[in-house]
Amino acid sequence: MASATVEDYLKHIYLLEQADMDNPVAMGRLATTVGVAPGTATAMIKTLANAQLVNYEPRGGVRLTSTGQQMALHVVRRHRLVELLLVEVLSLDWSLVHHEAEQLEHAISDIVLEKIDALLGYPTVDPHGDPIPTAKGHLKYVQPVSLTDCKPGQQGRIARVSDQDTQFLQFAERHRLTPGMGITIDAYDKYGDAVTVSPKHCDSVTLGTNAASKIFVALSKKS
Amino acid sequence: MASATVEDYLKHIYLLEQADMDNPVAMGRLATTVGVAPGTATAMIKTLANAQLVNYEPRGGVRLTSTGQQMALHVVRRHRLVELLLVEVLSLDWSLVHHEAEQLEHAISDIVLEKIDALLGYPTVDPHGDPIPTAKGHLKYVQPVSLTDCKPGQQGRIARVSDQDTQFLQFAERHRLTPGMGITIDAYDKYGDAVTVSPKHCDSVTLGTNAASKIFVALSKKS
DNA sequence: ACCGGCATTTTGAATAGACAAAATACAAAT
DNA sequence: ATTTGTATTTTGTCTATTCAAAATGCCGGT
Repeated sequence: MASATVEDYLKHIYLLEQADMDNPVAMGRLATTVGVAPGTATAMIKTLANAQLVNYEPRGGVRLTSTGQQMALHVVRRHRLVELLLVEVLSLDWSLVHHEAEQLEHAISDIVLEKIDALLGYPTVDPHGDPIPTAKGHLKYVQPVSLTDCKPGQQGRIARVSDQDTQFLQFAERHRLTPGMGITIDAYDKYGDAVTVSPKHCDSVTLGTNAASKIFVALSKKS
Repeated sequence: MASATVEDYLKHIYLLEQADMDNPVAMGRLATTVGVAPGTATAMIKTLANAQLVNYEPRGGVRLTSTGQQMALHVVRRHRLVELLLVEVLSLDWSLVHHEAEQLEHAISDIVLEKIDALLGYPTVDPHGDPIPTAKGHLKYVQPVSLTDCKPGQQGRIARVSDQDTQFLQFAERHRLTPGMGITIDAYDKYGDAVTVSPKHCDSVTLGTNAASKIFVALSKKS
């Protein structure tokens, strides 16, 4: 019943809330991520507030209500399952799936969604390592550690690559920095603003902290 | 660039033209199949005519231009490939896929579409036996014979089940009247308005001519 | 206490698509 | 030739979504 537009707003509010420690989302930020003029966002937020999907204090930002969050999670679930389907079943390139899923996420019925879930074996993370909400809207929330928080010598597996820019993802892929890959942190040069890592059996790469902050790893126990 | 709405109109005009021997499509008919009020259809047709997608004579009905047909075929291709994907890969029930594909057909990019085509092995017909246009918009057009045009004793394979109503398709499935199935025409009672057929290895069924006219068969050479 | 700058909200207007109901045209029947 | 009935087109309105630009509110520095 919610239009694709409404679904989009909800999804982006959800993602922005997540990315900013559950703080209310500022209008400007929302407007640019949704891709509309600021006034448009304000208008839409008012109607969402009327529908009890968000809480809105003028000039104070937006927060999803629990109904709103439920709906947002449902969209996120569709998005991430579709991404995985595209990669695993249709062998679409990792760096392209986000864009494709943006459209498809609004066109998948529950029946089809559950079929996809089953086909993929009830996966818990999408191709970028982001967690997939369950049908009931539950989400195993494990925030892995960003590369910028690692110490030289530590080892782990890449858990998440948190950017949807095709160029960046292609870069990551080229250097084997994809979810699941085991890596070692070779060096972290705080003043040089750079981190050097070696993916298992591959050449090492040096990343600026900007890029490094988008890559999250699950560290191995020791060292 | 064409909205989902425009795509829908084009698709329906195409299908109606086909179903009525390339005669121009009447407004009323179009309006009801698209599911809008008559005036709405008229308005839309005017804008389509402006965009050179249809030829329109007031009170004379609509015809697709070749550009319009090209676009319509592209939508039909997406629709039918998606249907097949849903059945073959996601094991969705035959009787449900049409409805699901109605949404998805507008959300599939060319890249994804070609991946689907490849995954399915470049199929030529969808789960209902309808032909799938090629990427270039070509269509192998074989009109098989309707059950109502068969004579008792003839044999063949079901080529097409030409109705999208879930109830009807479930009925067809229950009696094994699905594309590919070999059948024998047992009896055709013109005055009783009924055809009796036996699917291979299954119980025979008697259909009213109304239902029978929706089922098409490819007859075997000899009688 | 005041001012400037920036984020936000308002305002006014546009577009796509839809409906209901009134007006009109045509074909068929008288 | 006139009537009648049905299909079609017009007309006036509505909703959802968007934009640009003007107005407003607020926060930090003086």
